[in-house]
Amino acid sequence: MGRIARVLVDGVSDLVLDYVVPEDMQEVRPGARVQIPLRNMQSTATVLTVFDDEGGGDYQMKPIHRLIDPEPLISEPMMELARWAADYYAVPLEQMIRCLLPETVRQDQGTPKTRKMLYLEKKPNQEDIEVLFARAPRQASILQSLLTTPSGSLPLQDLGGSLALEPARSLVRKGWVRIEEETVHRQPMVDEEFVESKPMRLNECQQKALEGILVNIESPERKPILLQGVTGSGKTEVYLQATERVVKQGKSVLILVPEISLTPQTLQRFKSRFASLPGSVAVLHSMLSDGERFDEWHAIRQGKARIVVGPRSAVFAPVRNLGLIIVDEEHDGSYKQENSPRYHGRDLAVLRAKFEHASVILGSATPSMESVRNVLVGKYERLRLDERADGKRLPLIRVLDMRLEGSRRARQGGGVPFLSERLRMAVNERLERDEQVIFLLNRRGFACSLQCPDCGAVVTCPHCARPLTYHKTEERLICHLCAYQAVTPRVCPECHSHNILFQGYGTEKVEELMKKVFTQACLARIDADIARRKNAVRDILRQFRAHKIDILLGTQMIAKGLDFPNVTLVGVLNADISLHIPDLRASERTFQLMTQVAGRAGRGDIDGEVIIQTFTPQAPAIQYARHHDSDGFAEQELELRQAFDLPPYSHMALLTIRAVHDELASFAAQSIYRRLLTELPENVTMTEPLPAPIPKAYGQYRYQITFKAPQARTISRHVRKILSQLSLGREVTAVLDIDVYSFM
DNA sequence: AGCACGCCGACT
DNA sequence: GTCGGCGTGCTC
Repeated sequence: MGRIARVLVDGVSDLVLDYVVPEDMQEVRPGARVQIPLRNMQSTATVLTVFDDEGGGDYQMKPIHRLIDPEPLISEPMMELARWAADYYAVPLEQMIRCLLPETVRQDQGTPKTRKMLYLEKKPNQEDIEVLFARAPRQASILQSLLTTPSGSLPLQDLGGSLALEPARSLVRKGWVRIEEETVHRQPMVDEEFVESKPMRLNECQQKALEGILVNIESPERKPILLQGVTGSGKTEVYLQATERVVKQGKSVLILVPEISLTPQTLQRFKSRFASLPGSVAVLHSMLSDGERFDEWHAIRQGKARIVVGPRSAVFAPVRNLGLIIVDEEHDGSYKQENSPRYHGRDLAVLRAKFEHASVILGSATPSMESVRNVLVGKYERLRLDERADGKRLPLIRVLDMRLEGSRRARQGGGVPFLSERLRMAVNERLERDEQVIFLLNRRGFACSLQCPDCGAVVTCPHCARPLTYHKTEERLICHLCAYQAVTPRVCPECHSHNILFQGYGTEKVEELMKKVFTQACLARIDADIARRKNAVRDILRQFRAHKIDILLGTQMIAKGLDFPNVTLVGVLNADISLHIPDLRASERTFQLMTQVAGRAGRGDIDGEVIIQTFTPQAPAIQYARHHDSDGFAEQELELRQAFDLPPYSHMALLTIRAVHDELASFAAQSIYRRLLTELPENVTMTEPLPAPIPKAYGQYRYQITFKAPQARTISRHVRKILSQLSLGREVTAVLDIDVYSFM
């Protein structure tokens, strides 16, 4: 009786196959890389599990050809983490393995990356193309594309990737084109500019916190630490000094940050502080090219980089000899991955620390309800930084009741609709003193739809049936869900009225109006649109720091972690929007956003001021934020959550069932629901299948079933079982989101 | 009927 | 990733 290895084959998505482990290769372990025969060729693969041959296999198993590296590429604790996450989040193990070993890493170290290039061999005339078009339209369009390029060559990728391969081969057979493999050159590392950062003297609070962390690092009993420090309390400095200690002990440190493009400062502070230490800082983020990612990954694995900074996916970085994990802004929603596997970076960080016997610090000014509860039940230890560093004071927060403002404006008739007289004056005052201002437009996206005033019609996306958003710069209507674009109509498509106009407002429109109000000031905008352009956010922030910009207007993006000493006023234009979305965390998110953005004010020598404009000044999220009272907010919010048995007092999961045809999606959702009714244990509750808040997206109709249970695993185990038993067919997709964060 | 095309599933 | 089976629709 022999041993069998179940492997994940490279390149092909989700191909899991079994191979015999040869007698002389018994050192094959999970996480190891192997070469295996596949059809008539050789391929590489990663071992998922190794088990005894029970016999009874109805096919002839081939043996593993070769063990690529005697040491598994994935360490045992990381395999353990992958197995845990696969079970908890109800995904196949191979999906987690794919997170641990990115595509670029799985390619053999020495092999340079190549791509297939198409070259025009023989120039076709228009008639040739037309003849071809009748028989093989795709071939014709490839030829057409090649004709329109000056060089007569194109990478196959640009012609539709693998979809274009077969038509291209046909063209080769006919002698029109030739295909050549070409080496892709690795992009050089971008030189980042460092903001200088010397070790700073810690104040009493910081010193105590650091000591608490050091005790934790030394002790065999390591509880995760919640480092709760008000905005501007110098958490980063504490991280830096803790990191320094751990690195000096010869261990490595992993620092997780929310969306890396938005926190360049944290990153730079780490880079500049440790530039001279042996074992440099590795940075992982989504903007890395394949080559850069490959280099960083191997530098980390080989222990050349002992400090690693990255977003949630960096929790899987192959860090050796891990001593400490830091999760900065642990409450941040970007730690939850919104596509499969839908893991939570913070939760996996806590788990990884446990498996690797490392310490873990979760830092935040506004901790998540989950973490606060973990402190209260004794699972986490809490360290506090209740004062700002250097004796700076927290900003004074004023709440402005916009209901009164509305009636005042009605009497006076006019003015900018989202700018109170009070805020306008406060801004002018600051500008006169040569200080800087941040405006928060608390709106996800920048909904500015096109509606006809005569018939009420709203121009919607044909794929998602949601209003399209007008983008002034492109002069186009764009769907924020599927990126569909349309030309802006001049007349109403329904009633042909010429009165069609723009409804609502977004950052773009606010920017335009603000520029008219504050003519003497230089105003810049940061939102998701701007962030799409590489380096745009960094450049704007750099200009803001250099005071070439006076007013920074942005969405929640600008609320996080920015440290600009000359910003003395923060204006929240409309605090209500995030408060009134139907989500269990709406209040928590609003509180966090208000507190975070308020924390941008008064970080220098001048006291800061914050003005929050709202139609619901009595809301707890706003009132507790006004008093900088995180504990008070948590207390009342947890009370509410407990009363309604909501997370963190229970676990919630969301099953989304999608299909191109509405009836099919609805039918599948109903059958899943009926099966679950009889199968689910009593302590799991679920909703009936309902159309999703966005009922149609990416051309698919969506239904949702929401679950609630004391343990998340109860949900994942049962739902996964039912889904594997019911054959839903290829047309239907069902996705389970455990510990769901976004219910859209 | 013959054939090229391109879709789709299998690969242990 | 690559191969081969097979349905489709055009051409002879």
